Amino acid sequence: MSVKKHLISIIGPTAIGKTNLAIELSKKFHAPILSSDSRQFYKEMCIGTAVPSKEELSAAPHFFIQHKSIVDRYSVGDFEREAMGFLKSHYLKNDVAIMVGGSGLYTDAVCKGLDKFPEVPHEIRENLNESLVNFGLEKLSDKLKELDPKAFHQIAVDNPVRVIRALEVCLASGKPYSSFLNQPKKERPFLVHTINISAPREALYERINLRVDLMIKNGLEEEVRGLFDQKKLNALNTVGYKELFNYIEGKITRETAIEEIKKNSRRFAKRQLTWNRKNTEALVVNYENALEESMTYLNKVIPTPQHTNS
RNA sequence: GGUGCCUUAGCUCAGUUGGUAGAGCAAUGGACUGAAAAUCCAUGUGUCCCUGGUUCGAUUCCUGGAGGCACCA
Repeated sequence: MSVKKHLISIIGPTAIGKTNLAIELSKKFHAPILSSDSRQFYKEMCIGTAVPSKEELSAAPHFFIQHKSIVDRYSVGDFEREAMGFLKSHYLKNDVAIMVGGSGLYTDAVCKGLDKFPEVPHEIRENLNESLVNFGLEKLSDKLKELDPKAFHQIAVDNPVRVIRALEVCLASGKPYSSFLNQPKKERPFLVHTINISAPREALYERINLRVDLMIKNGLEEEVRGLFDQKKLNALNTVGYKELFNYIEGKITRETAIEEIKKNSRRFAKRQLTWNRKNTEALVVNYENALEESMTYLNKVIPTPQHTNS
């Protein structure tokens, strides 16, 4: 009989306390923590992405944190492959792992799997981005209508990123983008137990504001100044960085930049909430009582005695 | 205390020659398959400060009051 493997997936909006819960659960289950946070991958970004502190990192084994550089090209597909590789070897000797992160797409990539897409040479996307600037979105969506009418009707054609993605797959593969979707569902060799941390909107926004003030106090501006020359990189198109770039360029005041960071963090949190709301299988726990509520649930679904002490 | 101006959406304000109102920002809902902290879509009923009057009808005009601002004492 095969022993069941478990992945505890912690989700929730930014600043709600995911890192803390992950570390507590890591201690209980002696399980490693995988980050599924699309900005904490980058070693150059620390303060603005709220990576776990030195103390937090040493309190539990962390993976997929600051293992990439902002100059690397890193995609959800890469992450899915790497994370699955990690889990495969981890589960050889262990039963439980923890994943935590604010990027819903990245979390889902591991929990559910993405369809397999062909590799797209980077020049194709560069060319499409140039076309967008030179000829406008309408030209591109016309092209998509021609190459993949199905995708044209399915995706939001007023969203340049979605249109370009669909087009680049068409151009690279010679087949419609939509033909790669809805492949047979991937089997995962583990059970996923999702915990969704939740808080009243007001409390969440209060926490966001406090965190932003703390980041500023901890020297976010210096970190951003050090990255100014690389501000064109995708990884730096990030809340906390883009606003301070504008301040450094003299477009807005420092005070305005800080307000903008708070506002954009709120909007980001809202998008996360929208994404997470779709996950109806998740256990929703209150942010003030997250560990207790999680353990009550996890003790039922993860029956092994592996976590008896400490 | 006197005079003048102001009071309309969470905020800043516009407007209705009298027929119960609309912008910007904020906010809210949604989408999302290798850019995802990205990108994109949608959403505006609010005692028009209170009171009485004129009027078929007042947020709009008039009386009185309250609060704010400015100037004069």
